[in-house]
Amino acid sequence: MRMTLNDSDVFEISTQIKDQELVKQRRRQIVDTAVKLFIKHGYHQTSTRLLTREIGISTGTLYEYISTKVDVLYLVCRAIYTDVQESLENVRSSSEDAKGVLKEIVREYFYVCDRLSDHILLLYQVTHFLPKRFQKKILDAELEITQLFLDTIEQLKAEGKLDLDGQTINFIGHTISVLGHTWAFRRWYFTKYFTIEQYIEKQTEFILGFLAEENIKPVEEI
Amino acid sequence: MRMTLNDSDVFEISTQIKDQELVKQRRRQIVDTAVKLFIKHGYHQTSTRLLTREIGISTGTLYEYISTKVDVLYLVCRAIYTDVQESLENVRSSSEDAKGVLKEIVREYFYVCDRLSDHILLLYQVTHFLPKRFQKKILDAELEITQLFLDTIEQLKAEGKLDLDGQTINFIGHTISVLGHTWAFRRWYFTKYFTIEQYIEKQTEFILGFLAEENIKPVEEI
Amino acid sequence: MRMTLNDSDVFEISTQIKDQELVKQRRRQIVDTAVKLFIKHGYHQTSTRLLTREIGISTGTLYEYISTKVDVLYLVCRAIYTDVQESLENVRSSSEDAKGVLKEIVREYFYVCDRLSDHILLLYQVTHFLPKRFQKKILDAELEITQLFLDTIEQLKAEGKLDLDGQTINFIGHTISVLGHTWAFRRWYFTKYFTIEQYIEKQTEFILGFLAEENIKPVEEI
Amino acid sequence: MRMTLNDSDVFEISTQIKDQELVKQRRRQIVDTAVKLFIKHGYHQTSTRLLTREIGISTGTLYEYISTKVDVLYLVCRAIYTDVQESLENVRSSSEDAKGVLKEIVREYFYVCDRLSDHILLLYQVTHFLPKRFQKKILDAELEITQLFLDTIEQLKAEGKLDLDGQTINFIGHTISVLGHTWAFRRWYFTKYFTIEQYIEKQTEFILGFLAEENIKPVEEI
DNA sequence: TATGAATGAGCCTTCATTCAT
DNA sequence: CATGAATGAAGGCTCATTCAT
Repeated sequence: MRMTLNDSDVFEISTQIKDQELVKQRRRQIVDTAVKLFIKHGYHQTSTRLLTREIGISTGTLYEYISTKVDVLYLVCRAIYTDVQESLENVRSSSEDAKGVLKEIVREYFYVCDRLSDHILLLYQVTHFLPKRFQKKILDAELEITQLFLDTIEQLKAEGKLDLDGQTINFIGHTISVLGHTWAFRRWYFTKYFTIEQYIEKQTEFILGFLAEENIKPVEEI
Repeated sequence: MRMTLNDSDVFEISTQIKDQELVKQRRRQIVDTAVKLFIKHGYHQTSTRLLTREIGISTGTLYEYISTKVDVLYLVCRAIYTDVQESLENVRSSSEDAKGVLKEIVREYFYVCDRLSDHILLLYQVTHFLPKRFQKKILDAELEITQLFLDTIEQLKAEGKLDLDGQTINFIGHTISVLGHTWAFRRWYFTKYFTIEQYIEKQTEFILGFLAEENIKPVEEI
Repeated sequence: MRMTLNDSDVFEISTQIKDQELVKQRRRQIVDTAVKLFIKHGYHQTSTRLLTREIGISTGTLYEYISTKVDVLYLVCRAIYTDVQESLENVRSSSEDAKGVLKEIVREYFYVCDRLSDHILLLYQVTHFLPKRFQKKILDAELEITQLFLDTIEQLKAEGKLDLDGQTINFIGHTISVLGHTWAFRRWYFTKYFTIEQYIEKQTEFILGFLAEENIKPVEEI
Repeated sequence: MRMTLNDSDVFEISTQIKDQELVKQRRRQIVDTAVKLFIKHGYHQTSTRLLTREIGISTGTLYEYISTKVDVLYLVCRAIYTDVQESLENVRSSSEDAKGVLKEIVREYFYVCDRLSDHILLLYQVTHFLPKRFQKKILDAELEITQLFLDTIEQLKAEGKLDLDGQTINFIGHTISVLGHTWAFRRWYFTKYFTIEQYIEKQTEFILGFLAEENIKPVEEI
């Protein structure tokens, strides 16, 4: 799978190489292979030797584009979030009805979580290996995703279709986030009873039901 | 924190020591220290040297009670699940009203998830380091917990207070499980807006609301 | 196989135990098991734990009867030589004809080498693990066996039936010794073409032929 | 002593290093030092640390050229046999008379056994530490040497100068092999009475005497 | 830029031996 | 006499990282 690298990554990890285009290309190679291997063997079990062999570059070359093995891990984690974010960005404008937007964005999010199940599990396994500085960046990315849900709900509220306090909005936003991951966590079980579409259906009911219940008055409108 | 070891562990991991009581006591020492260190540094970053030094035993002694470092990891994971299970076992009989039981068990579960937040995160990080044989055991423990929720909901159904299909019951059971973990995942965020009690309140509304909505007729009864 | 321990061993290896009969009995247990295990796994691969477990005694008990693992090795090596020697001692007097004695003793020696093939290979593998002091003892035992051949040949000479110089007698004595071991070394090959009896036949021809050739005059007498 | 490595070794033991010439050179260093240390201290008593220190390389470097400590042992054993074989190969064509060839080859063989006395003793001590796969290779090498003697004797037979059955030819071939080792086994004793030349003389008589005796008719020709 | 040989700290584990009971 | 839990030095091996070419 080809991961996306956004430009900011290029500046966060230092390199000796001048040619920025080359840096991007090489790092994409590195990340694509690393994602595959980290998912398969785990971060610690993937030696730099295995990584470089699989990429088809020499040890020296690897270290021209990163300066530490955790840099690779950061690049990987970052790329996963970027993938999720990019998928969601396209969605936002496609509907005009706020409720529709929420449904669509949730739907798309759950689809991404399905497509990137292994990647999400990886994130839960490895994020804590990152140095604090990187962990923070990753957290920010996670928050940005949650923020999409929050923004959408806020908009519903602004449109007068919902009347939830900020606390509850935050609650629901984060819960949606993790409910996406839940499919990844329980894939082995859920797939026995649900298709991803059915799961999305159920979870959407779940979430919208809550919004409706919480928000007594405008319940019919939803 | 003093972890609980159930007897079955004594038989799953072989030991050279004959005195079973001693085995239990030593393994508790090992697990208690290991939990602490694994949470703090991670599994791979915790060397057996550090572990034994912290426990206050020699390397040789450690290996009298286990035969591989992953044995310690298994013992740790197992102990965490045992702790969760024990907390929940007490709850089950304390209420007669099925809905009340569900609320209570969910409440207790969420409390445990709060108390064992770090432990739950640890589980997500390390379970995949275990050999398949142990992973299966751990999965079983996870399923047993989910089963508690399923059983309670089934009982509600048996009492005619709910009318959900098996698919949905499974869905809700697993979702509750992960919703408990969600507090651990988002602690850093949630604690800014919620106490654990408030979180429990919200999630209970969320869950019960869904049950009510799904189950059109007997909605009033709930 | 029950190995023989001669009394001198009791004094060469010190022990805290007073009851000499017990010492002998225990050491026989130890040696019998050790021989078996050393042959099967080698000396270094046989841990004291495996040894004691197999004997059915505790670690502590083992160390009451020896003071170092090499003591066991010495006991084992010594016992093997004692076995060979005892087998040969019976033979010596059974014939009156010197040539017949030589043939008989060689025959018996080759039989022992067959019976103790694995033990002889073991000797070649482990003797050098012994401390110098013990190595010397073992060498002496080896020499004692060779001496039996030398003595017999010397007697043939004394009887005027052979006329060999001391150098040659020594040569032939040592050669006979190793020719016995040769069966152990090449068992895997020889057994495809020979029974042990046929091998003995051939080697006896070989040896006697040499004696005859060397010793021109009395050739007919032999 | 500089041991010879034949090319086939390069392929039997895997390495991370790409430069084949370097592999050969380094492995020669490793083997030369290992032979010395294994003879002096034994295989198990020679730690990889001691080995690398003595070679003058780091632990890591050692493991770039082999993948297990037994690989070193195999390389050592193999090199010893290669040395013996190379010495014998030069001899074969140097004489036209079959009997002369046999004498020469035996002579050369005994010389090699003298030169490599310690190495031969080492072989008897350590071969059984090798994994089965390697043991087989080593056995093959041993057989190839024995085969040289067999071939030569067969040729004598083909030339009508001897009339021995295959069983006997095999017997004599293997016996010659071990008779070479015998000098190594009994060096400590033989050197008191013989020079290596005298030993060769005696053993040659011994062997040729047997051939003559066995092979009644053409006895005069030999 | 790219290569790949070299490094060595550090890891997990074993095992002969001791000693309190 | 016998037991067996405890010890800790030492061993084989890995792997992220460096640097000369």
